[in-house]
Amino acid sequence: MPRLVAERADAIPALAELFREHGFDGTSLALISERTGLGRSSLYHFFPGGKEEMAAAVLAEIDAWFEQEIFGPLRSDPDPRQAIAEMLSAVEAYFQSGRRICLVGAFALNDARDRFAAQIQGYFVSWQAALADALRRQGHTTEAAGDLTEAALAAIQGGLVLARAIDDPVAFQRTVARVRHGLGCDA
Amino acid sequence: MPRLVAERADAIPALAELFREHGFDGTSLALISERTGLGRSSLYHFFPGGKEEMAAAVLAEIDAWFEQEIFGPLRSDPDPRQAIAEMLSAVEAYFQSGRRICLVGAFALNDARDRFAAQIQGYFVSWQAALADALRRQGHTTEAAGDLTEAALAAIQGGLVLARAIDDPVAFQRTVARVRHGLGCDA
DNA sequence: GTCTATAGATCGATAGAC
DNA sequence: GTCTATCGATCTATAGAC
Repeated sequence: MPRLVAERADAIPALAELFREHGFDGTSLALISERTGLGRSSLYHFFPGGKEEMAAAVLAEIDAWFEQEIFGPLRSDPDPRQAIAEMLSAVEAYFQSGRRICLVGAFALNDARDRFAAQIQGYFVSWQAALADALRRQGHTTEAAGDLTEAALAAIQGGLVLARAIDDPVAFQRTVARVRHGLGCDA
Repeated sequence: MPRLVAERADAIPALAELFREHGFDGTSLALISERTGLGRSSLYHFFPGGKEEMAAAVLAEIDAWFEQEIFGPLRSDPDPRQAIAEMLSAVEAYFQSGRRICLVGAFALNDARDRFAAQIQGYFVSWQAALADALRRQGHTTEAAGDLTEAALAAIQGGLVLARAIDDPVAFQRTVARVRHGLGCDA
């Protein structure tokens, strides 16, 4: 049986969870070493750029996941309405029905934003463009599609903030349901 | 001319801005000392509990401001619709049209949440209760008021995240406009 | 590649002079 | 009340043995 973390990619999920729990500044190498089971030297072997490279790798992994599972289908699915419905299901599952925060959104609010500005902006711009594209193909005007998109993304992010703040994941689930309704996917 | 920071309360705005910019973990005492012009000893004289007491004082100050300017009017204004309209104007001004983040929301996403859970939850619960109350007095059912309230708070928080993420404060302004429309205050 | 040990800087917090 | 000096702990990152 291979050991828990055999290569760089195996460490990413653990790193992601750590950054989610403690933020960038709050995640120390001691904590990382403990959680991954990797010594400092191994960590610096996999991530020569240190903690900053670890966080960048996590953001890249998140972006790749959303691109594969959400952005891509939104842009290319012949049935845009179904792609949007699946987006919302995937989002609800990804954020564990409100018990898990959005790392990109959390980074956007801290000074981590300055460090990872390009990746944070890229994530939201991609999501925005993909969803607006699907809405246009569904029949909305460019203007309406942009408006609905912005409202949906803000609601999702805000729903996560709210759920976490009042310690009630159901607030996020209700928020997703409202978005589903607002995008016309609950009929 | 008195010096910049003569008493405890004078330090709060500077502290608030620091925590907003760098988060709880990212705000070091060196930074605080530099920005407030207070030596370490003075800081510990005003805040014996150290950094944690500073952040708690900032959160209390924020809560007091919202209670005074927003929650109170929402609960007691004889014209609930006007109170809601004024809430949105005050919110837009407070968050500097999207250039300033919500410290409470940012804390909710980090591990600062565990430290300040009660204050964070209190802030959102008060806002929620006050806005729902105004909406009920405006004629909505309890259920509808709760739903509209949750949607509004999530949109505001998400609008701040989005504006910061894509570096476009106008996204927040559009979000507030949508909330204003959703709450029926733009007629 | 992975370990232990530790460098060098910075952390939050405190002591004591004034 | 505010200063300087400094504590012990912890931080990120590196060195060197294996």
